[in-house]
Order: sequence, then C-alpha cells, then structure tokens
Amino acid sequence: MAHISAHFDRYKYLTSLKLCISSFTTIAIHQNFTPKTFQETCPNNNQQPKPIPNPKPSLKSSISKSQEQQNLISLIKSSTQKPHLLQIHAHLIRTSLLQNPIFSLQFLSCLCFSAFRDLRYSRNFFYQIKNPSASHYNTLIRAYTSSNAPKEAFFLYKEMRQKGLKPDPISFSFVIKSCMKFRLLFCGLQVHGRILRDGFQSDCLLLTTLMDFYSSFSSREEACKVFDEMTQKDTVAWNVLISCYLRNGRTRDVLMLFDTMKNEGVCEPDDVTCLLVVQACANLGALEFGEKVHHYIEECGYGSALNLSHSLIAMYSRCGCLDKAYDVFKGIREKNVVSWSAMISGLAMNGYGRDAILAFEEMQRMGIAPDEQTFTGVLSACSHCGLVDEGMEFLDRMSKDFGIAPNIHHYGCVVDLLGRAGLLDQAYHIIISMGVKPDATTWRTLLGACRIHGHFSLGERVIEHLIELKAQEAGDYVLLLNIYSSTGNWEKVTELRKLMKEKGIQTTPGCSTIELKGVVHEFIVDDISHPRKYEIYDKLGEINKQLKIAGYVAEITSELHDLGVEDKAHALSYHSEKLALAFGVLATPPGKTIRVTKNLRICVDCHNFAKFLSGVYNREVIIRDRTRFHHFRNGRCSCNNYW
DNA sequence: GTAGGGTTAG
Repeated sequence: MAHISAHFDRYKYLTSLKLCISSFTTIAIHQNFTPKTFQETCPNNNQQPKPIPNPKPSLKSSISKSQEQQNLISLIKSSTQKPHLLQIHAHLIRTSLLQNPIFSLQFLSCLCFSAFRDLRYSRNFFYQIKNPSASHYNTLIRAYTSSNAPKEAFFLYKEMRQKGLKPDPISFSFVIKSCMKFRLLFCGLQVHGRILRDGFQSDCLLLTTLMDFYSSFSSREEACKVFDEMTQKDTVAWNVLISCYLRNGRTRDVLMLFDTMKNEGVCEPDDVTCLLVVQACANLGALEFGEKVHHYIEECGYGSALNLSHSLIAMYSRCGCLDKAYDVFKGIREKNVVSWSAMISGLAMNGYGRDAILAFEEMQRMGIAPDEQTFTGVLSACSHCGLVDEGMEFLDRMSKDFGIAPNIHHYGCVVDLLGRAGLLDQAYHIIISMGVKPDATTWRTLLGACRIHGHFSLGERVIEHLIELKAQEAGDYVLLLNIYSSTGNWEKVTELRKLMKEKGIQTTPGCSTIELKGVVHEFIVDDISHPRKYEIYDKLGEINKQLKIAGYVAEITSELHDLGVEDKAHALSYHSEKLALAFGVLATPPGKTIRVTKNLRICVDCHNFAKFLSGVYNREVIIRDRTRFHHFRNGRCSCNNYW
C-alpha cells in the first residue's frame, strides 16, 4: 500500500484512492506503465485479461458493487495525469468493464476532453468498444469538432449511420458545427435534409445551430427561412438572427430587430443581444440608438459585464464620442488588457495619438501586459497622428521589449504611417522586407497613400501586386483612376476605364448614413429615394451658395471623368456624403453635431465641403469613412490627414 | 447508471 500511496500522492489522487480501496487498486501494483506513444501504451482488448488478484476480503465486502463503480467513475473523472488514465484503461480491459457502456463512455469522454486530451488515443480506444452507442459516437464527433481535424467528425457521422445507429439532435448539432468550422457547405446541406427527414424540425437548439451555419456561409435568406420555420423562438434564436444580419452587412435591420424584440415583447433582449446591437451601432455610427441600448444595458443590470463595456467603448469611439467612451472605461472596476486596448484604439481613431501613447504607458504602470491588439492600437495612433519616429520605435520595441512579433496588422499601420507621411519608398520597402506575406489590405493601404501623394508609377506597381494576389477589387482601380485624374493623366484614365469595362469590374456605390432620433437614414450618390428629397436638394443648393461665398471651390480633381470644369463641379454636387450633410443641416437643430458614416473613402472635394460647412453653419461635423475619422470644427479639420 | 447541443468583447 505504501507504494500505491506514493504513486498516487504524486498525482494528487490520494483522496480518490481512499474511496476506491476495491479491486481496481491493484492496477498500480500489477501494471507497470511507462507511457510512450499510444501504439505502445494502449492496451489491446484482444489479449486475455490477466486475472485481478482479489483485494483484501475485509475491504471488498464492506463496499457495495455500485459504490465501487461509482468510485471508479469518480476516479476517471478526476484523472489529471495521463499515466493514471492508462492504468485505468488496463484495468477496464482486464475486468471487461471496457464493454460496459457507462465506463467506456466516461473514459472516452475523459480521453477526449481532459487537459491531456489525445484524439488518436481516443479513437483507438473507441474502436476497442465492441458496440459503440450513439453517445459514444457523439462524444468522439464532439471532440473532432472542437479539434482541427477537418472532416473526421463528418465521416464519423456517416459511419454511425452506416452502422444503423440513429443520430440524435445532439449528434446533428455537433456535425453542423463541424461543417461550419471546416467550411463544408454541401455536407451541411445534406445534414439539414436528414434533420428534416428524421423529424427534428421542432428542436429549437438544433435549428439555431443551423441558422448560424447558414449565416456563416453568408446565406442570410436560408438562415431567415430556418428562423421563420421555427415553432418556438427563444432569445438565442433571435440573437443568432441578429448576428446573421450583422455579419452579412444588413446592419440597419439589426436596430429594427432589437426594437421588435423590445417593443413587441416577443422575446426579451439579453446581454448578448445588446452586445450585437452595440456593434451594429458602432458600424453605423448610430450614436443615439447606441445610447438607447446603453440605457437598456444599465436598466437590465448588465452594466458590469466586461464584454459589454468594451463594446460600448468601441461604439462611442467609433461614433466620435470619446467622452462617453472614457466614462465607460472609467466605470470598469477591473480593467484588463481588452479594456485598455479598446480605449487606446478609441483615442487613436479620434486623433488623440499622444493620449493613446500615454494610456499605453499608464496601462503598463498598472501592471497590465499589452498584447497584439494593444500594439495595433498604439501603431494606429501613430499613423493617425503622423508620429513617424514614435511608430517606428514601437514597431522595433514590441518584439524586443514585449516579445510580440509584429503581424500583418502592425505592418499595415506602419505602411499607413509612412505612406501618409509621404515616405512611399520606405513604405514599399517595409512591405517587401517585412517577413510576413503582404495581403491585399497591406497593398491597398499603400495604394491609398499613392492616391494622397499622386504617385502613379508606384500605384501601378501596387496594382500589379494586387493582381498577382488575385485580390484586386473595384475600389483599387478607382483609387488608381483617382491618382491618374488628380495628376491630369486623362489618357491613362480612359485606358483604365476601358480595361475595367472589359473585365466587367463593378464599382461599389458610395453610401453615407446619418442617424436622426435613432433612425438611420441612408444615401447613395444622386439619391432620390428619401421621402424629404426635395427639401434635401433645396438645402444642398443653399449650402453650396453659402459655401461659395465663404470661398469654397469644388475640388475637381476628385472627379474621375474627363469632363469640363462646369460639368465636373456638377457631377460632384450630389455625392452621398453631401446629401447626408444637407439632410443633417435640414433636420437637426442649429449647433447640433452632424455625424456621417461613409462606406468608402471620402473624396477631397467632400472633405473641403464639410470643412467649409462646419465654419459657415457653425456645426461640428464628424465624418467617419472607410479608413478614419474626419473631424471638422470652425472651418478646420482637426485631424492630421495630409489633405 | 453515463455524456452531450445554440448566440457573445478591443
């Protein structure tokens, strides 16, 4: 016994051992395991089990059989070391308990999900079970689903069916998850069909998984169809629907769905609903709606949830409302690395680069170690504020002092930083030599810088790289067109336009949104769909007149067409952001900040337009475009945008 | 008797 105690003491099993004085204590005595690989260690079921010597009769008689088995299960459950499990395995074989569904399932579950999980071992063990049940399959399928073995879960599901075992909703749930994780659309479709044939169409949880599956494949319509067909829809089902709309770019509908849930009392929104809706508000720049959700969060008592606080910081920051972001940040009792990174990024995107760096230093004084995303925030702070030297120093220090190797996002910030500062060759050199394969975004960032500085030869080179990556988008060609037109290179403009036409490249329409009393209004160029279109166009005409008096001249290089000056100015007049701004002036009281969100980059002319508008109409104007904030006050742009 | 399912932070 002394030997056994010593053995188990090492693995902290003394307590369990005391409970299990029965037959299986002999494992340690009669098996001498020195585990190497599974092949060597996994006991063979076909071998004749050695007889287990009877334990001390006095002890055995004092413990009932069920108690013994209970103890064995407890021991399996509490195994924290692999050698110990191997001993139990040998014992299960010798006692033939391996063929007992309770023990084999418990043991399999332990192999699959304990700290020392070993899928190869699990699988070999699984095939030692003569008649595995659906539960056994489920356990292994679940294990494969959460691993990185792509199709194994699906194959097991197939095998299970071939053996005549009926998958239950749990099996289906895991298989769908595995199809989602490993991008097996057609396998998932097959499983969906089977779910319907097997009659599980009223299982709310299973259908929710299916919705998420379709959502992950951008099949919003299919996900909605599943939702509509659900007999009972709970909050999670609604949340998955909302997350589907959010993922697939139908952000405005997310706000509508939240209102439906709340007002029609169909399902009470929970913390996850709030999280998703706050993200939607952040995307849209819908400050008022975001504030409404914030109140709801406080009312429901979710205020102390960290993830919600972090999303709120991001939302307020992305709405250009840094004070409120900071209030939320201050209110977090135990700030972690995510809290700090969110605040740093918020400061950065709003042009408070120096403060972002101060926050980074403060965070370290508080003993919080930065992570990859913290550095993304810090580097973007440098890029937003033109802090070239500081940015390069951070890039150098992050690996030296913090052991974090720069990733593609970090290099992206640095390329942006150098590019905006006009150090285009240096930016190009960084991309070529950075040791991480540049992605389309990296090149696109440089292309944006070429646009700012009118550097068309480098722009052409960048497009070549994008074509090489097979990642060129309409927006890239538009940037190159912008470069040509801004430098008056009309021949190239015509040539490129012809090429785009030949390739059938369709440009993404510019779209601007503005929120009014919690309702998000959307505009595209020359938009005539708004119910107040006549007033809006009248107001835009009036604004144009006023701005011209103040010295605003249309920046015609923004327009791509090789038109006459008059025509160019006209073509620029109805850009989506101008329509949104005019609507803002029209529909909000004097002095109120106008916030506009745009899906693409704002053009130079619209930038000037907003700048003049902020002075003439005495309005603070905040435009968030695809890359950054443009903050206008008293006829000036406070951000360092190199315009 | 055993085990197992859905959404979610910067």
